[in-house]
Order: sequence, then structure tokens, then C-alpha cells
Amino acid sequence: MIEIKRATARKNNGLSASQEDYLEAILNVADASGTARSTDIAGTLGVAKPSVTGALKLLAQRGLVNYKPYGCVTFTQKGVSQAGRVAQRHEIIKSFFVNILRVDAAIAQKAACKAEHLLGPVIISRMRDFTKLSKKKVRQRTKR
Amino acid sequence: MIEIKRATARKNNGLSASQEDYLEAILNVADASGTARSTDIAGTLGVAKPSVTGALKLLAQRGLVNYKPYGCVTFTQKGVSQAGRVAQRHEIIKSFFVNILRVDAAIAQKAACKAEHLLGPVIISRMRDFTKLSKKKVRQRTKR
DNA sequence: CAAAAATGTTAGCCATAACTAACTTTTTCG
DNA sequence: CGAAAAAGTTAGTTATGGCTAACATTTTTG
Repeated sequence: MIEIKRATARKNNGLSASQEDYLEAILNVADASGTARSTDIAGTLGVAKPSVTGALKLLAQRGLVNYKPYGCVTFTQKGVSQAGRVAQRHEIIKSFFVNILRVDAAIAQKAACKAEHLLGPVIISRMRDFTKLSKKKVRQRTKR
Repeated sequence: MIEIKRATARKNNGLSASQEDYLEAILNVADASGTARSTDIAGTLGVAKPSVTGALKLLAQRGLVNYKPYGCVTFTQKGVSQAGRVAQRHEIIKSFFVNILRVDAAIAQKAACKAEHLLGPVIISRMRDFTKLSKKKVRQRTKR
């Protein structure tokens, strides 16, 4: 009673987990430092610099970032929206883990980083609903 | 605010997601058919037969299964316990998705297959507690 | 402004884990 | 029993996505 789709073999559309990680890292680095520098992305993801170069080229091929050697990376429109979606999923999952499962923020953070690549829209949306509901309840209890 | 450990580079101990999938598949096939035949494992996981051979050799190296060419696969003691742990995680996650998040069994099943490899003990245990609690509440409501 | 430091890239390598084609072994059945 | 079918293996290829070493470019600073 198992059924699995190998994550290898990116057919055509859809980003790999790794690519989503890079998008998210770029977003976060740019948020924090204004620009997304390669070294910071590498630092954020814990990979070596050449890995970043490779990833940026891939993302550029997919039309998600503007990459120019030795220049600084920016998102394309498509890139912004994709990165945003990943970040949203991350946030929903993390909030759920923290607010519903009552897990440490650090643990929730790491788990969300991994889970964000594989939980589908149905589960994510249930998590969001759940968290929202719980917050509403808290507001009611505290008679805000 | 991200931090990621690449899943590549199995250092020494700890199974890869793929290896855990094989353990689980062997368990399920053996449960269903009495013995774990290569073809059934391949069918269960949706991989080609040579992939199974390769995986079995790896698992044998790690002392988790007894592998003999053209013979049928059995677990070692270590293998049984590892496979059991994976299956347990799977079940906890699936139950949580179904009973708490109210997600379709099929969707929960697929998501659990993926999540079981990356959610850590803290989150898994919270999920289990949550599901258990909810079942108790249901028993109370129905005055069993 | 030029040399040193920092940053980024290229080239080449490694590991995981899939695949196909061709072969061997085992099982099944006329 | 023995030939065909089924099951399993081997060998070789592919893709992803890391890595290091060495080189190129940009930035910083004395």
C-alpha cells in the first residue's frame, strides 16, 4: 500500500527541491541585505560557492532570475511569484508546527524547510485553515 | 532565516529516503504476499527491477537484509526494527493527516510516504499525541 | 592607483539513484 | 523433461547536485 514518485527526473515544469531552496534563499538574502550576493546565498544554504553559480544558471534558464556573471541576481516576474509561493508554503507549515503542534521555533523552521517541497496544496491549505482557526479562538478566549 | 542540510552525501549512519522506501516496500510486500519478491518491490515503488537489485545490495551491506542472488529477501533483526520504525512514522503521519487535517486517505498516503523521511522525532511524536487525544475525545463524545 | 582581499566562475570530480539492453537463473507448463 | 516465460542480475548510461582546486573579476584599502 505504497506508491511513490521519484523526485529525480524533473520532467519539464516544476522545480526541484533544490531549486526551490535557492529561490527562497535569494528572497531571504535580498530581504535582509538589499541585494542577493552569491556568497550570502551559499552561506544561507550551507553550500559551496560554485554550487550557487550552477543553480543560478539553471534558474536563469528557467526564466526565474536574471543572471549575469559577476553581476547581482534579481528575480524575474515569474521568479518573484514562484519564490513567494515557496516562502508562503514555508510560513504556513512553520506556523502550523509552532502554533498547533507546539514545536520549538527552531525545529519547526528546519522541518518546514524540508516539508515545503513535498506537501501538496490540499495539506498546506488545511494547515493554513487550522492555524487561522486556532488564532481566532485565541482572540475569542482573550476577549479582544 | 533558512538553514538546510543537503540530503545527498549520506555520511555513514542513517538511511537515505530511498533506502527507507525500500525497507518499507519490502515490509509491505512481505506482509501481503508472504515473501518479498524483487518484481513486487519494483512494482510497489514504481522502479525498474535493476534498481531493486542495487538497493538490496546496499541494504545488505548495511546489515539490514539478507540478500542472496536469485534468492528471496529477508530482514535481519536490525532490518526488521528499522523497517518497523519507518512504517510507524508513516502510519502516524498518515493518521494525523486523515484524522486531524481531514485530508483524503489517498492524499494522506502519498504525503506520508514523502514526509516520513524528513520529519524528526519531535514533530512525529506531537502528531501521534494529537491524533491519540482526538480519538479519545471522539470516544468520550460517543459515550463509549 | 595598485596590490591585496573578497567575490565569483570554470573545469573536473564524486555520490546517489534512477534507467535500458542484454544476459542468467529459476519456474511453469505442455 | 525440456522449452518458453518469468524473475533476477550485470554492465553501462544518465541526471541531479553536491564538492575542490585553480582561475578571473571586482572591490577595498594603504
